[in-house]
Amino acid sequence: MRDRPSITDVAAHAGVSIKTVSRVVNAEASVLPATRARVDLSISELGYVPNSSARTLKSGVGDAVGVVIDTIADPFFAALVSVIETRALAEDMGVLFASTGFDEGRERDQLLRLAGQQVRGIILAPVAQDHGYLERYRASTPIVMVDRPRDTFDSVVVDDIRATRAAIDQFVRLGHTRIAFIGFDARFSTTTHRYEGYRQALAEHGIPLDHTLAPQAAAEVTDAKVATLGLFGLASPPTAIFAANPRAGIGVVDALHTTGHTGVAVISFGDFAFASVIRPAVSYIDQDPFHIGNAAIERLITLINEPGTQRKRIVLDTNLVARGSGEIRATA
Amino acid sequence: MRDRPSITDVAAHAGVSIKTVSRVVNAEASVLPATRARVDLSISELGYVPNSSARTLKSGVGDAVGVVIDTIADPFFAALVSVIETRALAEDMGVLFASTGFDEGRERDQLLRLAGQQVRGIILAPVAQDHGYLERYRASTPIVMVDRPRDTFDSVVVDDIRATRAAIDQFVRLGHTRIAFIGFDARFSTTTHRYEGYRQALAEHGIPLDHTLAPQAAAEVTDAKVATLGLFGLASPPTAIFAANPRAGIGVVDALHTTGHTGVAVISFGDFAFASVIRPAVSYIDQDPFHIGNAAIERLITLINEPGTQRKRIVLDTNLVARGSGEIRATA
DNA sequence: TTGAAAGCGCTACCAG
DNA sequence: CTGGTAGCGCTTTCAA
Repeated sequence: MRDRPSITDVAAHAGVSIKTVSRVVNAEASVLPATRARVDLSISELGYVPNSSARTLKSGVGDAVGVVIDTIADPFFAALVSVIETRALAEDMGVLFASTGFDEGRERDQLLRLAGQQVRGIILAPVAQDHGYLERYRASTPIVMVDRPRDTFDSVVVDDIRATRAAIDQFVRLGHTRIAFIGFDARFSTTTHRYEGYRQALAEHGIPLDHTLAPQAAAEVTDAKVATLGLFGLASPPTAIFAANPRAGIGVVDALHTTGHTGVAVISFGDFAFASVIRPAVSYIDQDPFHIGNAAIERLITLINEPGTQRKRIVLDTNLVARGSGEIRATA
Repeated sequence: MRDRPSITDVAAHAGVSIKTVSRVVNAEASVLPATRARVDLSISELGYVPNSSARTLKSGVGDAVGVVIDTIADPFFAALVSVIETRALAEDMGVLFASTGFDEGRERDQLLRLAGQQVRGIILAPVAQDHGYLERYRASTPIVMVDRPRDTFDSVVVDDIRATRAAIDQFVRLGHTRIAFIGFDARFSTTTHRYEGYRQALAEHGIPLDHTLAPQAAAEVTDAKVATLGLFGLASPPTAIFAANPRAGIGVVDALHTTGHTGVAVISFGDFAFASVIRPAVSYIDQDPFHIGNAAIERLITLINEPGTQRKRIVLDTNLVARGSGEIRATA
């Protein structure tokens, strides 16, 4: 016997044909209980594990789903991958994980590699706008976009504009007029949509847009911190800050605590570790990765099992979770 | 042409044999530049992507590494997977990700599934003590244990006992004698080792062990918080707390801030989000997941490329990072 | 430098 | 209920 036993070894050991072993392994009917028992015994004695490459090659369908995201170091995506894996496992599929690092070329390489690995489907947090090169594979490999929608694909997203408007509305209701927006990053439609929500809400309330309150390129922790610190050098600093993503939220709160400006109202888009511990606890827009991940993998499984299903954009609801920091009234 | 072009389609399109296409795809020498160019053109025109199943089946070696961890929702493991993926990609390998959920049965299923998927090697944060069932696969699929060592396998770990002793030593040097240990979990050798370091350090300094200061089963955020709160119901509460993992650290700090005991000294094993933002910032033992992940994937690649390499346990250094909370003197 | 043919382990098809 | 055989797409061996 070779390194790893093959179906042939098992068949020889059990004294049956390979086809019978195949039937047992795939739990097909029409195998005598006695035969089945004998085969099962041989399988466990030899430690046989089916060769997934051979199976995939022959059948044309793989046994894994691909998940392509910005970076797994982001807790949002970590949670997303976690639920996807759990659900995939229940369908007897593994997870091939790949990150884009926000790079379109790398995104492309990763997607094509996954296609070559015959994944059953792909969940993608897209970077590029256009994925025309995937057209050839879509028929056999359904794709669900998460976090950022793409028109010609199924997607699972939250309504960024609406959620942000609700947050800004709350600030205005509490008397704030100097409201900052931290975390803008032109590369992502999520933050541009959130900025659009910010803009709309201000316009609706007749508050003029002040560009000094919405610094660019502040989507990462350190940038957001620096940007926030900069706000307090302004002639009239903000009394409320909207953080457009959790990393920006961390930077904003860090800056406020470092400088003692803990009376400034804060709402963060997305929860982050410790947001509930700090005082005041940080209010946030609940963009639950478990919820999103679940919807995405369910959708993908549907597309796998029922090809040709009508394309769909799934928009999940968000709540504004009050924990203190977002409920601070304007003072002056 | 079928759904996806195969090497045969490319060969026909370019007017060469499949072997020549294979040579081009695998960047083998001895192909005329003109021939190579023609084949490359056909490949891009047809959108050919090599079928990884066929390649794996024929060659017997896969094109992915497996990573098996407790849960990707743990930021430590998320960072670990992140570096592993980056390095694997440089070797033209993908990452098959699987979680154990701390369950031995699931660990086993996942490992056998990965074996069936012909991964080139596996990085595993082990749950079970014994992995005898893997013996058959070890020859062809090297395995590197991370975080928790296993004697018969290569492993990459930190010296838990020594690192913890250093932390407790610092507490004693600052005058503390009532030192609590939060985050014990008998299931993991890491926390039992850390507890052992705690025990040793106290013994060395002649401080009697007080079991009420080391509550059991407090390795998760909420448990740790509850356990910490419980400490302040004691006749003589602790003046210093050692948190045995980052999640315990979050729970401890949450409890201290909730109750206003911010004068209690704290050192956490492992950094966590916001540990630097809270006041006082939390001192921690630097168990850098990037460092560990790097060492693990480098080791795995060595084992893949040079089978039969002598088994090795790699112990990484840790630093005690002073940020304030660990440097608080005993008051009474 | 290029090609023809065998065969990896498995499943699908068709017989018995 | 069970078995033989073809062939998935590719790499490997041997020839030309």
